[in-house]
Amino acid sequence: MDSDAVKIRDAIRRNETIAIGCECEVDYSGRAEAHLPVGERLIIIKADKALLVHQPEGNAPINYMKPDTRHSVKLEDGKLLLSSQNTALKEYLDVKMTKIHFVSSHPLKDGQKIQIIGTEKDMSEMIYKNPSLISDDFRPVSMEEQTKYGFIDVFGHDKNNNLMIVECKRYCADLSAVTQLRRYVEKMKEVKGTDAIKGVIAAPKITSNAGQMAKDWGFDFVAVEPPKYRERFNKDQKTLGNF
Amino acid sequence: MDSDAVKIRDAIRRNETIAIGCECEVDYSGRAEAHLPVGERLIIIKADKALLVHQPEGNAPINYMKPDTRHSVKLEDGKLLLSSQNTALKEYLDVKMTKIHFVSSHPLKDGQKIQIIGTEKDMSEMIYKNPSLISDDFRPVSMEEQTKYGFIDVFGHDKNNNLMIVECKRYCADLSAVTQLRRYVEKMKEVKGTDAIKGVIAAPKITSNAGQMAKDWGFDFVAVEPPKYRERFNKDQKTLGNF
DNA sequence: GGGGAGAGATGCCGC
DNA sequence: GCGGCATTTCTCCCC
Repeated sequence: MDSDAVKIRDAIRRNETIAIGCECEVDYSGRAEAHLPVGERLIIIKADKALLVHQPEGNAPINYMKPDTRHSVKLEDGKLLLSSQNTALKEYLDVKMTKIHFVSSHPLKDGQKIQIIGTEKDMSEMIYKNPSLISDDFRPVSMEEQTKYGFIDVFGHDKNNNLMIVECKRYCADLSAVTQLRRYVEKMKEVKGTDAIKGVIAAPKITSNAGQMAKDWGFDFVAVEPPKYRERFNKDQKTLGNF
Repeated sequence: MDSDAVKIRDAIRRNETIAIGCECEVDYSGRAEAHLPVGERLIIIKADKALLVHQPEGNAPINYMKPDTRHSVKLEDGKLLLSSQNTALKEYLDVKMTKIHFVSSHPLKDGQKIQIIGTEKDMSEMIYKNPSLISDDFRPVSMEEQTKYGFIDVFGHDKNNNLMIVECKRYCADLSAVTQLRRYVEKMKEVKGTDAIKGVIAAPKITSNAGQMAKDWGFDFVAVEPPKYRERFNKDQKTLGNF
């Protein structure tokens, strides 16, 4: 464990990315206070000094520290104590390791950005280019527009020049989606001095309560799927591939 | 790389937790479509068959698969191809590794739950027990109550028997916090058939726009900090800082 | 840096 | 499983 301490300390100094398999106990103090009793976990320290504590199950880290945290390593009573401090954020985390299974590290470099298709923005774009997805007479004017009343996904009007505000959700629309739309519509009515403004929720589906609330407020719900360009894995649905 | 493939395959079969430092390229298809060009990353496969792809910088994983995913490993053109499929969720992910820096694994076990203090629920509890934090005449009746109008943090009345609904936020209250409160108050007014219902936002602070909206809707904002019982840890660190 | 909103959000709890 | 909602949310974008 002595040599592990040296190894970890050196790897931190060289800004390597480190993976430690160990038995440990974790204490956190910062935005909240947390204690995690002894168990076996994977500790990760990244090149940017972010720290993650992962249990052997589950998606999300159980404990973590943000980038630019200062880490120090020392031995105490035959245990390896990793002490992490982010004084700027007033966050502190201690990992007390009672057994170490492996310590691996390497100077990783990666400047690549991920490319994602099928976001809400892609959905807005699809609707903007194919307004009939909303209704036969929808005439879009702008999309993803930051107005002072809010961030409106797709904005336009119908053939009678009634304004239309479309709020997109890539998954099931919920109550907050409807209240969000309501906020835009209300503000717009106030600013334009008219009640002739139509609110539309565009999403694959909507929760029952949200659907009721939308109806109560005179909003339309239109079933729209988010676009997917690269269906190379799932070849069943090629209908949207035209976009 | 041949032995790496064997090592990874065996570790997966034995439900070990695996950390791989490598250069790779990643493709994902499922709820969206994503491509991540070649770069150096840390790949993690957990005991429950969750998969994480971490870049050397940043807090969150850049790609991932949920637990209960099926992973297969094979060699192709001198590259190690990790192919992950979650057919139940219709999600698919490919990692094409072009260099391998390290492969570590161990059968980790951990059944511990984290204990957290300072959540919104703790905040509700604190207010319930110390109603003067809201106002001198606040009389709480229930907390964390699931009503059909919504999930009300703290519910009660004042000395004049006007109903009061308190919505807590651990951080800065934003527009959606106010619309959430508004939804409860509106529904409650409708059900009780009275306008004598007071809405209160309890949070450390509130955004300027949310503050204005709260004022417009006749809601009060009360500055309340979430509770933290374990300040000992903080003090320890403070002491260390003197060195 | 604050504010607003999305996310392949995740995770928890209650019905 | 759906629904509602918090999260040590994180992240990005815009002002």
